[in-house]
Amino acid sequence: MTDAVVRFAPSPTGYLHLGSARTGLYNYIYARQHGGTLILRIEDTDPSRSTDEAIAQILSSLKEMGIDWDEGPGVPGPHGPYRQTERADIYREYVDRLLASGHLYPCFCTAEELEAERQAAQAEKRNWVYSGKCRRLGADEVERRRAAGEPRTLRFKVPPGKTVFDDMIREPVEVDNDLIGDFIVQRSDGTIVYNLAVVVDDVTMDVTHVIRGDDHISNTPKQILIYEALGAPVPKFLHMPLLFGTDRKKLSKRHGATKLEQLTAQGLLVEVVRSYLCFLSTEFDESMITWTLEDLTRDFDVERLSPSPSIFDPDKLRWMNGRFIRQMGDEKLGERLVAYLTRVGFYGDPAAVEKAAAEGPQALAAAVESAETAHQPATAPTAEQAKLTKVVAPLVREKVDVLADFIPMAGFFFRPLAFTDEARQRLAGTDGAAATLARAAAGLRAVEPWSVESIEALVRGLPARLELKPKAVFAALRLGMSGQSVTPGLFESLWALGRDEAAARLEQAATLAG
RNA sequence: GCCCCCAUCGUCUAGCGGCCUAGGACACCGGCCUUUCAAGCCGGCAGCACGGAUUCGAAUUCCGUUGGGGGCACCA
Repeated sequence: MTDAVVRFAPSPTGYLHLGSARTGLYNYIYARQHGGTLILRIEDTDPSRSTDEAIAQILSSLKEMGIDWDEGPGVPGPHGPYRQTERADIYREYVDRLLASGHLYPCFCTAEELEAERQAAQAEKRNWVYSGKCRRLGADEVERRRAAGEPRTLRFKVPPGKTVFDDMIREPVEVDNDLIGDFIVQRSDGTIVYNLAVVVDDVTMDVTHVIRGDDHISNTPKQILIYEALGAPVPKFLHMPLLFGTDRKKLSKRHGATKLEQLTAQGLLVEVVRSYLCFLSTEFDESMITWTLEDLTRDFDVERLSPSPSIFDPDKLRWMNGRFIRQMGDEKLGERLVAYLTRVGFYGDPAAVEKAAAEGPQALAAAVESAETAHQPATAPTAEQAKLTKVVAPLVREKVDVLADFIPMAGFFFRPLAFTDEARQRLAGTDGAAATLARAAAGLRAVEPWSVESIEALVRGLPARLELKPKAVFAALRLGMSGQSVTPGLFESLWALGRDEAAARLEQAATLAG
């Protein structure tokens, strides 16, 4: 099959929600896998809730994930335009067609009347469907009320019977048409209602496969009825499970992150988020963590998605990210760290960002987000900072899950030595700290060559010489070098600091300990 | 209230009538390794929502129930 046409149709009422991102991804994968076409359509029929800024944001999120489209904003094609607000003429034409074929009828019921009907149904604990009152209006009465200028909507005549449709990952769904009730397709102000707009769009865009969230399942019968009224072929449907938080509620801000940018601000890598989103609701093994977009389009089968809800598990994402980082090359990791640290403002004020990061990646991401919405430019690293980051990168690879973990772990490389009260106490409580620090500093000043190996030899010889336990020596040096008790490897860290800096720090700490 | 979807460890899942005293992964717990913290390796805890039915045999099929979710708009 080479003629699959799929579409991704976000509504630009805000940023791209992770759930939508996933829908976009699956559409992309499906299109690429089947040599088909991906159309990006903007569902902005509600202009009051849609903004150009939101559109721009959504496009940029998609691009960040590597998703591109064959037709849509910025990519003209035979099925344009791609914003619903620009398609009013097309809708009008189809409304006329349906009107002419007798599938639509005018309804003069007011919102108040309908509300009253609804209330009555509610009171009797009946399911409410529109009574079809106006469907039975005589032609002359319709003409009279129309001439009198009464506002009217257009309703779709739902035929009797059942509507059945298949789903690529679910059991077939069957709905009794009586339960649907004649629904409005055109508002009294002449604008078109969603269900009609989608179908007209999908029909005119030759869409063959509709991949969307399962919250659309209950709309589907209505839409199928419209396809049938239009005499258009019904596409295949795939309703994917919704993305939930750990409390089994739709993923929302309470769960921490709802958009890609928040995740990346925490130091998650886009490609890992992408894999996670894909493999959630499927079985995967570790080797798939590093799958590229190309791998996904070749080997990922959208149809093996499980239909049950997907719960977003931040722990698993972190773990995947850690695995990914561990297999990255030095250079790659260094580059990603530089880019990330730049974004979070680390190079402008390391100490401040370190402080923010101390509360965890989420808090840091929140700070980053507010800085970004305020359009504060990030400070680029100096050549020295960039170089240092790349030198330190390999030292932290085994110890970080997300890039943000770099900051509390290795921030000390980038600013003057500082001690918290706790660190001071710890240093004071370490046996022979002053002697260890002084001795090590002197040793470092003289050791040749300046290499990890010779530093290791020097340090390892210290416990015997000072008649101290190895643990005490290591603890004193670690603390003296960084002010922290958790750091990357000691020898490597001393080496990365450089001879003068390392020795100077230990000397400074020695006076403190003494 | 009505309609629809979903249902295996806390979470993501394997399983598609016998290979299941239900397998893997995250998380959690313990051990090993070790200069800290991790990583890595090894081990452990933990599940077929419930009740009927079909069958020689059911996690797997059918029917109920329960639970969770979604929808019932002149929202998308």
